[in-house]
Amino acid sequence: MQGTPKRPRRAPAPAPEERKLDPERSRRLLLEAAMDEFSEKGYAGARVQDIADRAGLNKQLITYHFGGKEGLYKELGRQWLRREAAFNDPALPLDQLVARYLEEAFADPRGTRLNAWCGLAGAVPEEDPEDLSDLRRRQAEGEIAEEIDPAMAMLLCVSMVAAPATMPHAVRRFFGADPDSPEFREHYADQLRRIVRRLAS
Amino acid sequence: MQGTPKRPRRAPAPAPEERKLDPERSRRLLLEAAMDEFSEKGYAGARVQDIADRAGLNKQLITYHFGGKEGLYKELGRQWLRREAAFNDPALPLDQLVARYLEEAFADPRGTRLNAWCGLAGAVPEEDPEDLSDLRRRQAEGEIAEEIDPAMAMLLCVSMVAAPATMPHAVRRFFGADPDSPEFREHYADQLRRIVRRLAS
DNA sequence: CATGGTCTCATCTATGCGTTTGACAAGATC
DNA sequence: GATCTTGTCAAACGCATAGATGAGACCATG
Repeated sequence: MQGTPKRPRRAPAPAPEERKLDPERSRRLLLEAAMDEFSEKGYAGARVQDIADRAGLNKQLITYHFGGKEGLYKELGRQWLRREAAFNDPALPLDQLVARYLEEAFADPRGTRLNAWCGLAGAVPEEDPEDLSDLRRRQAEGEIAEEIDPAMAMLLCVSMVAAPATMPHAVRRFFGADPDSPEFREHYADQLRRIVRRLAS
Repeated sequence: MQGTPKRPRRAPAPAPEERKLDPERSRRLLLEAAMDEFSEKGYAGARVQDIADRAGLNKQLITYHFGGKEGLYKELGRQWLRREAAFNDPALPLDQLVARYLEEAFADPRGTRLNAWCGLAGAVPEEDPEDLSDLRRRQAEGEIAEEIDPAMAMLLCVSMVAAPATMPHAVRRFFGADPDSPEFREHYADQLRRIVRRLAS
């Protein structure tokens, strides 16, 4: 739909010295490239040819290593689940914890965006109900007001951390700033901390 | 094989009551169906055949009336812009205003979802920077704390109103409830009001 | 009954994914 | 060293599908 049907540029140079038979490296490159492509265009919009181009590899390798587009996608999902767990640091105040997640999302929004695509498409593998015990503890300790459902606090944090990556147009409209600019990021992080602090009693 | 003159079989007199030439009705049905399809699967995932099926019309009519898939999509966007403006009621307290938007989003999440698809795909037509003067007034009147950027308040409201429609998986994970159930909706509306009230000084 | 806007059917073209084929390179095995 | 196995590339093909097109039928109206 949007204008130029241009393909992503091929990965830099062939890097001749590194040019070996290295299935592990190929897998890695393909997963990286797939992350780029899928997070950018979603599953339906992604093109295996473009993924191969980004990786600088032959598209046939996608079939060879992952059994096709869908296999690659699912592998990404599996990887995401593996990495997602255990980032929470119970010792940190909630506002700082959220700020850290935000930093993460700014540094690499691909996971965030991929998740958003999945949610919209309704294609979420199946996840266990989130463990909210930590949030409940925080509530007991006064970081979250009694009147607020910890689930609501959680959703708020997740939504607001994701927003700059998933709703860049809204950011531009409301803030009149480039979502990628350092100034905006700093401002947003500061504001988000204030919001989170306001969840406290 | 030359020709049996091939008179297309006459339709077996189907439901003559509704059987008319009514371009306005066709347009309406197609736009309705397109809203369903696009909001459900996004632009790349949508299928013109499915739109036609939903509308109960011939898919060629999409080309005829709108010049194709993209034309239909853009028409939807135009319609959205037209309807979106002027829903704000300055007299209402902020929390109630947001609750009203939420009600709207619950009743028909298609606009919300369509917007989310657009944002992710980066295909946003072009929107003027939002008018935040009303929010600034609310800030001056104490509905929003001085330390909070009205743009941030706006983004929070929009995000949280949209969340149940755009992140149903997150809702299920965090709340352990069906995003479509009346119980959840009531609970969520209540919680959102509390959150918004906490933006006040 | 001639006309023009509306609609249908069959077809066309492009694209995307996957597969096949055939060649080659590097290790491993004998 | 000969041979086998695995990883990689390139080009081409098959095949389904999606979106668009063309020719003509239908219908209302003047």
